[in-house]
Amino acid sequence: MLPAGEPKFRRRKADRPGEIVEAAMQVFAEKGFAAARLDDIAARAGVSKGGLYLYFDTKDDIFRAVVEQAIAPNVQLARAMLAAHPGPFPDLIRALAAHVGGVIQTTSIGGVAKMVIGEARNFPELARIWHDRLVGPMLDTLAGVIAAAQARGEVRPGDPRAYALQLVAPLLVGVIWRETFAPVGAPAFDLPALIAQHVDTYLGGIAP
Amino acid sequence: MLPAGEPKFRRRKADRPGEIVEAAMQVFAEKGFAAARLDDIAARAGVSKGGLYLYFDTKDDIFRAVVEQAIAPNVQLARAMLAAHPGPFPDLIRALAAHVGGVIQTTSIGGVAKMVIGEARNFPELARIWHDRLVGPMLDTLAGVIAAAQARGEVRPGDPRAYALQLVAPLLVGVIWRETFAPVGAPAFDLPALIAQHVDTYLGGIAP
DNA sequence: CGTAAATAACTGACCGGTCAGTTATTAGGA
DNA sequence: TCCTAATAACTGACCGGTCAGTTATTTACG
Repeated sequence: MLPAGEPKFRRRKADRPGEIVEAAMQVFAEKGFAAARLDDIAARAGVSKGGLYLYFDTKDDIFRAVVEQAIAPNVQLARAMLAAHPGPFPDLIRALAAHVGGVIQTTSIGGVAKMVIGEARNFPELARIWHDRLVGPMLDTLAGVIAAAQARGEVRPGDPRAYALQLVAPLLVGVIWRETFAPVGAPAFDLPALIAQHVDTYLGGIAP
Repeated sequence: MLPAGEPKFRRRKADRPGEIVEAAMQVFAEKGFAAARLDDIAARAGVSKGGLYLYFDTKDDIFRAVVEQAIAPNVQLARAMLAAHPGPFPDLIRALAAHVGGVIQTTSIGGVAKMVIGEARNFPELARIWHDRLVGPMLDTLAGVIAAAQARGEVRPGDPRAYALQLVAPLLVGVIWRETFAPVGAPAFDLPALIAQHVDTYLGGIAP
């Protein structure tokens, strides 16, 4: 039983937090907060359970870090897109839909969203972070864009916040479907096709 | 220490299961499946924990009973409505929206739905039941109605299932919002107003 | 070497499920 | 009608397993 060449572990203080958060995001997205075991997270991150506590104080703390990491880049991107786009309203919506459609299909943000929805009641602070940092600003920005379009006569009268929610809802439900019902044998939706059709009818219905 | 007038408990074999399921529905809707303690359910049902096991074998079993009880009546109603309604497509959609809006606001079905979404990965059978008995048939029926309307030239071409999902999505997201973000201080949506506006734009967008 | 990073064995609280005993209720005999 | 025996609904203390968090110890590395 000689430990021979390979050392038992490496000291990599700088890289650990990121690796742990990445592993935790996967496990949380799979199991939800309560059912995620710290042993699982540690194993997937290539660390012992005790090692987690060198970088985070509690399980909640890890959850917070995951949400922050999952949130920040995407909020940034969508915000920038809405702010930068100059064209007429339909073009803006189509560009946004294309971007969001890509994000939805390439990241595990769907699983994280499902996790937030599912655990909101037991961990209200998580719902608060998710809302204050992601959903709230996004909806406000979108509502602002819609209100501006209304002022220019490009969109019919009505509550801009509600219009914003109407736009986003089918995407969210599509993701929920994929995460919830498709795994148990329900027929899947073709997300890009669904989005395309939705944008068409949405723009048709919202025009004056 | 005389036990005097009030007896310690009553024997009410007939009423217990219903009371337990009702209590369990509340606790599950509040906490989700995993976080719901049998002690809580028992206390709310006015029974001891052991008493639960006189009527149900496992926690899963109670969950199943709750889902069945929450599902059956509503599926029945919505199905009947779709089958019975003769009028033109827009009228049918408006009637359906009004009905569903009422159900959403008077029952705890929203909480149960959130629970199913949140726990689907850890308890796939629940997602299966929810889909096979409620969501699936509902979506199929709706898609059938839409396809029929397309055949009559009342609805523009496109995937009927996707159109059905587009119709339902804002309602679902509205409920999720109410259950998830409103409790942590997010501005609430006026559900009836949201539904009304959505039906208008939906019908406008889906017309040929 | 010294010390900080990392491990692995450990603790204690919690919770689903069990079961021996308790109590309300019913049935039957005087 | 009253009393007693039999029954089954119900209770609550308990057990075993799980898991978040702690700590004593080992190991890598400047």
